[in-house]
Amino acid sequence: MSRIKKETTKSNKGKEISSPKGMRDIMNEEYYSFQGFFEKAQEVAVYYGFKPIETPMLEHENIFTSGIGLGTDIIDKEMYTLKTKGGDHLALRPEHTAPLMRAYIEHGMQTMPQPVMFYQYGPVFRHDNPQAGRYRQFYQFDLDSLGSDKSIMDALVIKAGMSILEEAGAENISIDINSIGDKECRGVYIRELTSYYRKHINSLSTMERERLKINPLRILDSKEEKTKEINVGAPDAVSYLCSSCKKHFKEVLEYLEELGINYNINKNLVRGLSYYTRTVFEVYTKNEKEGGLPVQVASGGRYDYLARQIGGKRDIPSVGFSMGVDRVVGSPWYKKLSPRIIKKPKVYFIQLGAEAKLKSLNIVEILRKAHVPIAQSLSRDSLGSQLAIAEKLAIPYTLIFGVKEAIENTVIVRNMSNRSQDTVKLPKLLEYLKELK
RNA sequence: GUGCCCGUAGUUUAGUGGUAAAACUUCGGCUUGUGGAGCCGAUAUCGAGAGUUCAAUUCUCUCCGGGCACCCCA
Repeated sequence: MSRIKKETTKSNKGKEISSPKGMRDIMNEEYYSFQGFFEKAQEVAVYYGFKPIETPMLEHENIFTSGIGLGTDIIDKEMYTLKTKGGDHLALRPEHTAPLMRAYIEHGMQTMPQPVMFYQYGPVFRHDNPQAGRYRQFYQFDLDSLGSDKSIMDALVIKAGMSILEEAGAENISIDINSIGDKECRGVYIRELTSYYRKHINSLSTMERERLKINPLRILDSKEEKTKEINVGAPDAVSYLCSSCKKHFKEVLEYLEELGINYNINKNLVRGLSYYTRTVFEVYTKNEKEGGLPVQVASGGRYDYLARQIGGKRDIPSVGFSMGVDRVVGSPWYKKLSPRIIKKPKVYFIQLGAEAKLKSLNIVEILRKAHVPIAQSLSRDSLGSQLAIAEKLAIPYTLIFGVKEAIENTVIVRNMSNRSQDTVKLPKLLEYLKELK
C-alpha cells in the first residue's frame, strides 16, 4: 500500500515544474520594463519611417542554414530545429533578418516604393549556455531597410537604432564599424587573407584551421592571444575595397559624422553571420561593473545578397540594426520606460457584507466603462484587511461600499492620506472622482 | 560544448549519518463596518536518480537546474 503510494508520488515528482533552461517568465516590474521599451522603440521607429511587421517564430530551417550560413555557431550548434508531423524541417528563429527577407520575397515587396522599412520585435531562440545577459529565449528589436543600396540607408538605420538606445537611457554608447566589401572585392580580400593565414598556419588552433576553410573572416575576431598577434599584420578589408565599396563606406562615415555619432573603425570586426556585406557594426555600452567589459547591446550591417542566398531571384540590397532588449532592459542605465497601457489605480474598491458584494461587480463595471482604473479584493470580507491592502499598495483613495451604502445607493470615498471621507451618491460618483484627479 | 561555485518550505536562511528548525510572505480561523497589530493553525518525502550503509537530507557518482566565465553572441 505504502509502496504504491510512494511510486505514484515519485512519478509525479519526476516532472520538474520549471521553465526550460535559459528561459524565464517575465512579469511584474520586469514585464513593464520590456513593455515600456517596446513602446518607446516603436514610437521612435515610426518617426524615422519604419512600419511594423511580425513574422512567425517558426520558419523553414533552410532559410537560416542558407541565409545565416553554415560555419557559424548560430547555425551549427545553437539552432532549435524540429520535424513536423508532415515532415517539414522547421526551426525556431535565431534572429529576425532572414525571416524578414523571406517575407519581402514572398509578398513581392519589390513592387512597393523602395526601400521598404520595417521594425519588428519578439523572442528569438539560441541554444547557448546561459550567463549574464544571455538567455536561450531572448528578445530583439530590429530595424531594417530593404531594397536600397544607398549609404544613407545605412546611416538612417544606425541613427534610428542609436536614438532608441538613447531614449532608453543609454549613455557612453560607442559603435564599432567596418566594411567587409561586396562580391567584387570580398573574394580578392578573402584570398589574400587566406594566403596570409596559410603562412602562419602553425600558430593557428585546430578550430581556426577549420575556420580557414569555411569562413576565414571569422579568424579576424579571434580572442586567442597567438591569433591576435597574427591579426595585427593581417591584410585589412578596407584597403581591399573596390572603388564602389570604398565610396559607400566613406559616405556612411560622413553621414555618421554629420549626425554626431562617435564611431570607431575596427578592422577586425567581421560579424558571426555570413550574410553580411559592406557595412558591419556593433554597438557597446559601458559596463558599470568593476573591470567589466563593455556590453554589446546591438549590432547589424548590410546584407545585400541575403535574398538570393535564401532562394530569391535577385539581390535585394538591405541593411539592418538589431538590439538585444534583455541587455538594454537589464542595464543599470536603463530608465524605466513605463508602458502606456499600465494605469496605476488611484482607487481601491472595498465591499462589505453580502448585499454589497452582490452589487459590487456592477460598480466595478461602471468604473471600467468610465476608464477609471481600480484595484480591489472582492474575495475579502473584513473591512480592516481590505484597508490594509489598499494601504500596502499605496493607493490614494478607497471606495467603501457596505450594506448601508448598497441600500442607500451611495458609496464612501475615503482619502487615504488624511483619512477624510465623503459619502457620494452612486450616480454622482464618476463626476466626484473626476474632481479628485 | 568546456570550466569554477551553488541547489533545504513561496522567499531568505539554520541544521544533523537515524526522514528537518526559524523568520518573513501567503492562505484559513479567532474579533464579522475603518488602515492591522495580536493569538492559533496550514504549507518541505531537504533539485532528480543511482550507489555506500542496518540507516542518508547529510558521504560518492551521474543527471537536471541556477550563477559566473570561456567559446560565441543580443
